[in-house]
Amino acid sequence: MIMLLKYNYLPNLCGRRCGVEWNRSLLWFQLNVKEEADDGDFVTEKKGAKRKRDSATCPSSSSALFVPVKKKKVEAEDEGSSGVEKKKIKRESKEQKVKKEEGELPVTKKKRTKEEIAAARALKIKKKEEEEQQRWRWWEEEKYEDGIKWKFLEHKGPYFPPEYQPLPDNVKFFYDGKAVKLSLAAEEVALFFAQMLDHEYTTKEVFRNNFLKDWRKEMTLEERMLITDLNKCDFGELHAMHKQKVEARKNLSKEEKQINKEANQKILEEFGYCMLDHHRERIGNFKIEPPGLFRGRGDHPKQGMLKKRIQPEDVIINCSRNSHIPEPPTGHKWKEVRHDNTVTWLASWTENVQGSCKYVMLNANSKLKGEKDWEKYEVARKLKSCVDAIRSQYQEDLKSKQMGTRQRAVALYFIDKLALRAGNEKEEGETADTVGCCSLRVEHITLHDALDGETCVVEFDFLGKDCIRYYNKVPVSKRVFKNLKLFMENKQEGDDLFDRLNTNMLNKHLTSLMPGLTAKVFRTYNASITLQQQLKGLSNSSDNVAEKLLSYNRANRAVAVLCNHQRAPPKTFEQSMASLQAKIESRKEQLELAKKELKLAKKEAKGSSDSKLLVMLEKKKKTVQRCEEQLLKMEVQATDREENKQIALSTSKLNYLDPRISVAWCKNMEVPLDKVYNKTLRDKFAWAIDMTEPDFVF
DNA sequence: CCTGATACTTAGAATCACAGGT
DNA sequence: ACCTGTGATTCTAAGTATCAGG
Repeated sequence: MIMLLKYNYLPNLCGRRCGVEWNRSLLWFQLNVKEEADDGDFVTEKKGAKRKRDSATCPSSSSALFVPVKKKKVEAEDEGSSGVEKKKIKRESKEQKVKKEEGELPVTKKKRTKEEIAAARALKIKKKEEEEQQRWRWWEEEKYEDGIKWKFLEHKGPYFPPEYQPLPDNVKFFYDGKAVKLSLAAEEVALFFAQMLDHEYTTKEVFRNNFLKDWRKEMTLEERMLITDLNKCDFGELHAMHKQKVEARKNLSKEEKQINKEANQKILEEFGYCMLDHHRERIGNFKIEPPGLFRGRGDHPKQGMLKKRIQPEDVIINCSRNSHIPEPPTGHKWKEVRHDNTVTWLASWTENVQGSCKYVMLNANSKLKGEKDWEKYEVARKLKSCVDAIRSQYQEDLKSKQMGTRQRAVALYFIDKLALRAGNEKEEGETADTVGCCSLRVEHITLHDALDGETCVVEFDFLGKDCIRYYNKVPVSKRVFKNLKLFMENKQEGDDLFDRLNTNMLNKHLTSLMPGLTAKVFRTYNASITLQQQLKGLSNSSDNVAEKLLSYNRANRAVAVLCNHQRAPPKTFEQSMASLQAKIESRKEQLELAKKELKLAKKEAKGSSDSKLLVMLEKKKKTVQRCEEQLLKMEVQATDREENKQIALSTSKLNYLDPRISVAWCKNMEVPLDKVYNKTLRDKFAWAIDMTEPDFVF
């Protein structure tokens, strides 16, 4: 399942400017740090003049970051009400249109649905407005004292998945050709496997072995005696039944689907929210994870193991002492009820496969998550003000007499320049073999004195988080190169590259340089600053919206490439690309035709004052124009999609890019925000949308 | 120091729902 | 009106970071 990466980017679109350098390192940094030819000393060029310093956007102390912004609320409300006016006018004109059509169309069925649509739309808008009014503007409030996450917390506890429903009698499991009626527990686990039969997982040796081992634990003594070989198991009927069920669910009538939807809505209403300090907040994962087979990523040694059903007896509840304590399901008890307001979770349990803790926490649009997110970006912005000093320091440290210090300096260089993750050590054999910066081993890099016309090239090839391959060839400074050679001396495959360094030491050092600074802050900082720079370089206020959005996506893409955010190319990619291309072709033909007609109309109208001809001419002109616009839009879309084939933009958008950069860009470029942020994102970043002025600088 | 526990963020895949084309 | 491809949402694994306690 390792995905190979190739960044062969498309040529420019229609000869248009395309300034993105698709290089997963920070080019500007290379420009700013020069290496002296012989002894490898470093000089950092002054670039203070370039950087805007703004006391309002670069707060000096973290306590100043969370000053309530009372004044803005008034402004925002004004804006809000005018927005409402506009919407009302829009709605009225729509209603008029509907009425007009009523007169023309005698068919009664059609107009009713149209009315219904209009009504539904109106309802949606109304709901939106209400939601906006209900929103907790926590960013205008004082922060709590350190470590206190809430003062009041009340909830209904997690939602448990439905109990297992035994197989109907006509669906049988066969072992060695003979039908075997399994005990309930064994049957449930058998079904987990049967449901996954179409998946590649079930063909893997490790998966199958782990599964059989855990399955047998669930069996009765007799079953265990009988079933010893997975290859003799025939899950065919169970598999067929499952597929049938999926199909049936898909083919439910509209009404039945509606009923299901309403039932889910009811569950959401009851369990999906909590009260936190007088505000109703959405919970992110209120459903207990159902039992199933563990699906690790990559070559996970535990893939296929049974993930057991969680009982209330396994769950710890966290809530206010004086709140209504959630009721466990009838006949059950909670493992524990505690009242710890220094943590943000509402419930937790220990998962049996890895022995790790799972938590029920709030949604991303909640105060608790939002505040933390805001803080994260403020720390990253603070790094901006001292990153030059930190860079000179680690360049200096490359020369240190202490091996540990040198290793730290090189690691930091990678983390900064290549946006690598910190790389905590992991327990061997418990997880897939993946690494980050500090856990790199000698086999993960290859040193080339010269490669492709460049000197001192480091070739990286390793599996990172989620077993995503990181492959990159990076020219580095001589000093770094020499150090790497030194670190690799007398080591063999399997040895740590940085044997005197771990993430703990690295972070301790970083925190001493700047409060709150850890390795991951560099990723946030470099991602956000790259977006800002790319947006500045790529977008043009005279472009149309489609072109501006392409620029935005390209800036976003530069960040995704830097952070190595990948996705599997969509299964339908080639097909959908071809169909888009076909559409473009047909639109081109249309355009040609329209152009011809326009020429003809011009000829006819020449010298004539016949108003009919002139009107016709105008019409033809408009057709040509419209065709051209549509064609351009499609071509832009095609380019965008092709470039995005295996790059995931969403992860950086959601986790690394300071939303205020995007909000300010939208305001400056007059691009509607919803072209860039969907509803979820707008919800999550409500704080940024509310507080950001067009002049915001990261 | 080191180690395991704890709490929280970040991540891609799977699944769902709905917009836009026919 | 219906179908389907796509973007949104859900799911949960896999990271980072810190801390208590030996």
